[in-house]
Amino acid sequence: MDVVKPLPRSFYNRDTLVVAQELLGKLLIRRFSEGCIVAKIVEVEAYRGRDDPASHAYRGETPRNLLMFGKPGFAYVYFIYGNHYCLNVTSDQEQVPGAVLIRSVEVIEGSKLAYRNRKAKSLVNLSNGPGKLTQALDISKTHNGLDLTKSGELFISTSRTCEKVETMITKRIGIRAGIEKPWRFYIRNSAFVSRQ
DNA sequence: GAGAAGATCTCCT
DNA sequence: GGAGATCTTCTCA
Repeated sequence: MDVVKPLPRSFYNRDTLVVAQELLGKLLIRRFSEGCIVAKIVEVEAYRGRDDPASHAYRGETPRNLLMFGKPGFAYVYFIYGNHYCLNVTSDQEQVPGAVLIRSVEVIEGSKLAYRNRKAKSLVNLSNGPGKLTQALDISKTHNGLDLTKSGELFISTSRTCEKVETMITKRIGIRAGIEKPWRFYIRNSAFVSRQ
């Protein structure tokens, strides 16, 4: 696992829609003292700024969404519905709000650790949803603002398999505004996608 | 300071 | 398929 390097800042410093699509198939690495969990990103959604009424950044800068306006390549974690955390990655250049919501992942290594964090009936059920994957990977508010270009306890790396992913593009899920924008991307035929 | 809404999940019917 | 859980954040007075 030592050969795995985080994606550079330049990867995130692009249009949010491009970053979102290219994150598919990449590996999310979560390190613990006992070992690490490696999970493939299979489903994401893009959120932008002024042109996106579903985005937290739509109404302008607030203490909560400050990270979306800052440098790309940082974790933006927020609490929702009184129960769940959602993991986002900030994107686009500084002062241009943008973030990619990671909706579901496929745990490839370290499933024992993931099951310890989250009791689930199957591997699919372990991480096929925004709230589920943050539970399985033990991601919470403490990771808000974490630099994902540093090789720390949480970062994203390129896939070692270099497999080609077939991307499906659909409308986003679970939102009321901006539903017409086709900014949800997932890997075709993946059983780990929250909704086909 | 109060009220309302929310990028979800699980349980129950 | 529907509703409850539960709490942070924002808006408005």
